[in-house]
This record gives sequence, structure tokens and C-alpha cells, in this order.
Amino acid sequence: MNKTIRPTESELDILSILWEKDSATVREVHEVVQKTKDVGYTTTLKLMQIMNEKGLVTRNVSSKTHIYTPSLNREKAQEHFVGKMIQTLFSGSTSQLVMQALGRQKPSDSDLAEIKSMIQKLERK
Amino acid sequence: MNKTIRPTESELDILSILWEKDSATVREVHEVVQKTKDVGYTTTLKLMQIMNEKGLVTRNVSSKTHIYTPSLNREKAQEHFVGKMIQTLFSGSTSQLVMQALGRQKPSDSDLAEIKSMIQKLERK
DNA sequence: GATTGCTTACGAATACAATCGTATAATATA
DNA sequence: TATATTATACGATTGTATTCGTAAGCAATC
Repeated sequence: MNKTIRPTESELDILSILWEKDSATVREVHEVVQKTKDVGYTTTLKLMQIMNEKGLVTRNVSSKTHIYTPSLNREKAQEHFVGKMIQTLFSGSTSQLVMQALGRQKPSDSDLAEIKSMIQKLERK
Repeated sequence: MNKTIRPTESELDILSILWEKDSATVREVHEVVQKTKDVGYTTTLKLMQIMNEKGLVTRNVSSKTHIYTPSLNREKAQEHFVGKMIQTLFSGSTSQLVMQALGRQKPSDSDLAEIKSMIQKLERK
């Protein structure tokens, strides 16, 4: 159903916090937001209310302080944005993106191992 | 100096076309844009004029039909957006992004070889 | 040289994102 | 209970992106 749901940049910031915490109150989210962005509490509140209207999150209203939960699937969002990015920034080349990502910092040994096994699996295909 | 230059989504679409072609006229760009988006010619024109004002592109005005060239470095844009994406969508994990990218389609044999050699280089570090 | 077609320039409308102030209700605390 | 604190609701403003209509210039063609 959610084919055309495209969170804005601020919404993505909030979603990423919710994905980390699984669910959270406005204040909890705002505390994290504030670390990188100088905005008022009601701004974060309003944003999350709008996200609720859009269906990006759901909320539990049973207590005075509402608890928000992401309803947009993280993996879906990943697919959407990675796909878009490959198109516009890497002329459609997945491996170009991979190269650029790998080049930006040395992954940990366990990360490398994981990636290697992924590649081996792909080679067997 | 161009630290805070953030092309919008439409601007990115146009930039990606310009990066492909190296340089192009408004009509050439618009022809490609139209394939995926139903907008008028003057919309594309205006967008490219704004991009010129912002310094995202330069243009050669010596003939009646102007020729636009991207001035924003593609690699810089890649770094910016890949970094942002790793943060918001992959909790800061580069390898997670790599896994997701690799998983979305089997890269060609030569791509795989390239990625493998990249990994070997990283392992030696 | 009038007509047609393609071009840029530019103002303006529309839409959407982001921000915040204020009112109001609920809860905790003095 | 009165006061302070914390929460939501919501209107309104501001900023920015996107879209397009219309005018005007230039060049090819009738």
C-alpha cells in the first residue's frame, strides 16, 4: 500500500531515532534531535503529529504522554532511498555505490567477513 | 566553499542528467526529465536557471540556446548523500548499506571482481 | 516582411516543509 | 488546594520548492 510514502528529511531524522528505540515519546525523540538541530520542542511535537496523520508512525494515546512507534518499515525505506540514490548519483551502478561506501572508511574485520561471505554467495548464483 | 550546497530532489534529477551528458541544453535535459515526470518545458527551464543562480551549474550563453554544465562535483555529492543515508537509514553502519546494496541485484562478474579486490586492499590495511 | 517555432526571462501561483507561539488540559509538588 | 511543570492541540507564519503562464527576442520559412 505504502508505495508513495516519502518521508521528508526531518521526518527521516525522527524515524531513524524511532527505529533505534523501537518506540519513544516526543520528549525522548526531541532530546536526540536537539543534539544536532536547534529547534523548539513544539516543532518536534508538530512534526510527529503530522507523521501520525500521514501514517508514518502510530501512537498510543492511553496515557497523557503519547508513545510513538514507527509504522514505516525500515527495510522498505532503505530499499527506496538506496534505489533512488543509485539511479541519480551512480548512474544505476550498484557496484559503484558499494565501492564508494567501502572507500569511505575501513569496515571492521567482522564486517569485512560478512561482506565477503555475501560475495561468495553471490558468486555461486 | 560549497560545504552547504544541498541540491533538492528535482535538482538532483537534473544534475544526474548533466553528469551523464557532461553538458546539455534545457531541451535535451527536459526530454529526459519528461520520461519520468510530467512537467512543462518552462518548469525545467526555470529550475535550471535557479540552479545557475545557486552555482550548481554554469552556462554558456554565447549562442541563443544556452548550454549548461554541472559545476557541483559528482563525487562530492555522492559522499554527502551516502554519508547522510548511512546515518539515518543504517544506524551509521557502512557495511549494512553495502549488504543491502549487494542484495538488491547480482552485480556483474567484473563488478564482483572489482569489489573483491577492493576488499582485499582493505584487509591489508 | 509576415508567420511560425523555438528560445530565454520573469513574475506569480501553488504546494509543501518547518517553525513556533499560545491556549488548554493533566499531573506533580509545594 | 494553589502553583509549577509538562503534555498535547492547533493556528499561523515563514521559508523554500515546484509549477506554469505570458511576454519578448531571434531565426527560419512561407
